Amino acid sequence: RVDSSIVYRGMDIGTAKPGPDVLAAVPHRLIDIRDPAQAYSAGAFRRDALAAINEIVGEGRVPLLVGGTMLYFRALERGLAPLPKADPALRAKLDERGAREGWPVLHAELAEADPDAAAKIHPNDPQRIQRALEVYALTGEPISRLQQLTAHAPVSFLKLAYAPADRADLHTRIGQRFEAMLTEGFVDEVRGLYDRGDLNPRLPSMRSVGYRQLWDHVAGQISLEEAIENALVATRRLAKRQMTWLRSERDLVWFDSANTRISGQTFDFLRTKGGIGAALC
RNA sequence: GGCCAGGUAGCUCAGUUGGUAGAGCAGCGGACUGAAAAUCCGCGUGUCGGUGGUUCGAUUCCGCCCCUGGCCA
Repeated sequence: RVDSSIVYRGMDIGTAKPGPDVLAAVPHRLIDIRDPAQAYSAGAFRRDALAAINEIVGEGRVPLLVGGTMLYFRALERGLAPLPKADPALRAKLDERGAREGWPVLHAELAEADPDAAAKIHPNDPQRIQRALEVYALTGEPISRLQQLTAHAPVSFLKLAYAPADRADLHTRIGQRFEAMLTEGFVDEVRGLYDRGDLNPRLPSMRSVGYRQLWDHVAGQISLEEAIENALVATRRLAKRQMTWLRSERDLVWFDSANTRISGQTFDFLRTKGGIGAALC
C-alpha cells in the first residue's frame, strides 16, 4: 500500500483500512507497521517499499502498488536525494523560533545560506523552511544542491489512475463514505486514541483527515456537527490535491467510476509485460 | 386578507446619497524531495426576486406581482 496513514496500528475506520477478510485473501504490505505515537516518512516508505517489491518479485509475483499518497509514489519512482532524516530536537528548536520570531525571519536566514531554496519556498511555508534549515544545519550543504543528486528508482511502473470523472459525484461519494465510517464507530476509535493520553494533535498520525477534526470534538473544542463538516471539507481538499498530483503525472491510464473492473485484465497485462503495477487512487 | 421586515455569489451577509457590486465560509486552480491524509500559494465564481415606470443611466427611487419570516385578523 502506498498510504501514509494506513501504516498506523489502531487507525482502522478513519483510514478505510482493508478488513481482516480482505487482508487474508489478498496479502498487503506496509499496513500496521507503526504506532500512532511514531512518525513515518517518504524515505522510510521508499526503503520499505523497495524491500517488499524485491521480495515479491523474487517469489515470481507481481507487486501491485495501491494508494493515494502521491509523494510516496514519486519518491519511489523518481528517487530521493541523499538527505538526512528528520531531527526531532532540531525541529522543536526551529518551531520555537518560528513561533517567537516569525517564519519570514527564518526564511531570510535561509536566503543567506541557500538562496536557491529560499527562492522556491514561500516565506509563509513553515514546514519547508524548517526542513531546508534542518538539512543545512545537519550537513552544511544547501538542500537545493543535494536535491540535484536525486537518483531514479530501479523500477518501472504501469500507472493507472482511478477517480470519478465528475467532481459532484466525487463529493457525494466522500459524504457517503464518511457517513459509513461514523456508523462503524469512527468517533469511538478517535476517543480511544485520545484516551491513551500519550498522543497529541501535532503528531503526523493525528493530523490525518478525520482524526484531526474528530480529535477537536473529543477534546471538547467543537460540536460533533462542526467536526463532521470540517472533516468533509478536509477530505474534499485532500481529494483535490490528489487530483492535482494525478494531472501532473505522465503515462497515466485513467479509469473512472463507471469502469471499475480492471483488475483481471490489468493483472494479465502486467504479467506479460513483466512490470510492476501501480494504481493511483 | 391587513401591517411590518426581508429577497444581492453555493451559504451567511455587507454595500451602492442613482454610474451594473465585496467580505467570510464553501468551491476552483497550482506548488510539492524523510511530517505529505502534511505544508503553502493563487483565483469572486453574480439576470443584485420578477415586471413596468421615472432617468442620459436603476441593483439602488416609485408602482404592481411573486416568494420567505413575524405580528394582527
